Amino acid sequence: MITNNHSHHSGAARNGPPPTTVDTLRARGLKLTRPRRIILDVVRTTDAHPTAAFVYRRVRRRLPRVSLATVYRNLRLLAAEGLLAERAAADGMRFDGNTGTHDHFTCLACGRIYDVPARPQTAVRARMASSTGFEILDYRMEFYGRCGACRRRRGRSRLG
Amino acid sequence: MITNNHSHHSGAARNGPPPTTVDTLRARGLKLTRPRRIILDVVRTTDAHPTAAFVYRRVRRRLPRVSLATVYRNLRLLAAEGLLAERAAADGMRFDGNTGTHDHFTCLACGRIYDVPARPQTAVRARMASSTGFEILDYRMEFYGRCGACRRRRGRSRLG
DNA sequence: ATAGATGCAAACTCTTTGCAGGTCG
DNA sequence: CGACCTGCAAAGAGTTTGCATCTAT
Repeated sequence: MITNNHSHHSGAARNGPPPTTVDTLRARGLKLTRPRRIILDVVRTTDAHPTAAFVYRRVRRRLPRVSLATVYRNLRLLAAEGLLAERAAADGMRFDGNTGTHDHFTCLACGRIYDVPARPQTAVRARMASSTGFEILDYRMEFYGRCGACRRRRGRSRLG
Repeated sequence: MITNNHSHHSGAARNGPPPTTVDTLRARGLKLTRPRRIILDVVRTTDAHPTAAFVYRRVRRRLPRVSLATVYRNLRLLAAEGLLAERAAADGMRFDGNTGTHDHFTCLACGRIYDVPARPQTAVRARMASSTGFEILDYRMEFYGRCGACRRRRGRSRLG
């Protein structure tokens, strides 16, 4: 479900493998340090759009001396390099190892954000662009409601 | 573009006007004080999904002694009463006087969020619900890109 | 060797809260 | 009058930054 390479429509990959994570970083003079690699790995192997605090806790299991500042710095850097996506939520920024196009479902009871497969909406996009004068670079659907787990233990949700 | 009444599908409005803002508040033992009325008015007459700080500045023009705490308290309270909508953004919470269903366009260069008319996607919604087991309470499309103004003064945007 | 990265602690921004006094109905 | 609300100041939560030290290449 999670890809290891992010070619970013590089010109031609006729020969040899597509650029790896290391290549992407090296090309900009950035190093793939131990903390950085583990942080990226944690985000990519977590499904629930983790917060920085969550990533910190998980990384510390493998690298006990890591600092929260390093986690923040790397999450921001990796997002800037396009290796992961970031997104604002009520309780802070959340990160996503899935950089492909996809929609979201946010559970209003537990706050979890789920990925759902995206449906291309080319027509919608074109109509939007021409009627507003906006340059549309990306789009997605956002669903809000209650996930299966929260529906079962109904009663103690934030919802009326 | 902005409605003054928010009836919230009340049973029957056969006779007499639909509940006003004052009614909605009174029904819960809440008062419509001067700060509260002005805060609501500012959000409703602003198009750009203002932050709390923006609302504070605007309210202070009409009520110089108002405190930021009062602005925050009221924004939260009014959102809880359904009189306005709130939404997380990278620079903090943003508020919206338009509580009806509508889509959003976020300008990645200036951070402004624009409302765009919503398109009902009943089929999409039903399919989502049945294939995931999620209870869908609301949904919208989120577009990202550059607004007209930012396209013109190109170069100093946050975008590559 | 050296540009870049890390850990630590302090600083910053946004938001919430305790409390004494003021206000709406 | 009494419940609700306000201003002020202090506290909280999440995130960023300065700096000396360390490390990947």
